[in-house]
Amino acid sequence: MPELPEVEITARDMAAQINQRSIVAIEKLDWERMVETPTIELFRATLPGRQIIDVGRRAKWVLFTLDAGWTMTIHLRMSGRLFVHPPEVRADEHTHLVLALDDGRRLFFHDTRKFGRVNLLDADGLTRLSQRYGPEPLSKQFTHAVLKQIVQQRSTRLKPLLLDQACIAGLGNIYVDESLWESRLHPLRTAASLSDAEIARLHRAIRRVLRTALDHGGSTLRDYRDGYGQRGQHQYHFSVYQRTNTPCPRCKTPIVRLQVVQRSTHLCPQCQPAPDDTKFG
DNA sequence: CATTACCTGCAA
DNA sequence: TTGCAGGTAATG
Repeated sequence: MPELPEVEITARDMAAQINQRSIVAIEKLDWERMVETPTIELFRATLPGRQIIDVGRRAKWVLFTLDAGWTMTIHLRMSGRLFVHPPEVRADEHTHLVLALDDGRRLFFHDTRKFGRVNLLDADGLTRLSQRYGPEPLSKQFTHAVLKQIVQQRSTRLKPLLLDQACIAGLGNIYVDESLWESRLHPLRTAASLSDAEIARLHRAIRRVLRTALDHGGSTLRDYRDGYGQRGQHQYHFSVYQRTNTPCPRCKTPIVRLQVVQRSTHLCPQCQPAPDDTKFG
């Protein structure tokens, strides 16, 4: 489910609801595999009593800045959702972590597919986490020059490069396809083959696509909900994603679907010409 | 680079 | 019943 826009909205919604609250207890934790670090014992022992100073995002991680130098990080993976509920709301069978707060409300981590992950990191751990990822595409550090550097370093094709969180943080299957359509670049183009003008187009497209998705509250295909349980609306504004056979918004050519690095990929064969070394459309 | 694994639910 | 899904890590 969630890529950068959805994770960003989730983090903002959490900040708006639980900043300055304290965690009084772990009320439910019935899928211990979700806790990556530290040990489950240390996780259970450290979390109660911690105050939530702020909630933010890095790459696709929601970061809960706690007191005493700790940061709780949650990755929603495919189906994770975070909610804050009043005391009377019961956790269902897909809610695998419930944190009781000092005002009686509870933080719910709901995750049907159980791919989600939680960590409790010290300052060092947080630094190491952040270093695993490339620049934030919506930050002012993500300039044309930075993208040029990234693109020219790699010999891979565009789609796998853009999906690689170590190159650029936060893009996933939806927003890669949308960004490539927006910039009129074929996903199988070799990264190093891009001209300056094409890099500029890609740079602007990535930022525009992510900003627009944020403005629409993210995309809900099936599972995504914001921190208040609401669906996103950006799925109604896709240009190519899951729009196979519908007309390209630019040129009316039917959108084509193919497989790139094992991921379903959507593009306009007219606007996004295939590179010479490909036999795909 | 491709394949498999991790999970559940849903649509074809 | 099969295949597919927004993510990622671990294998050949």
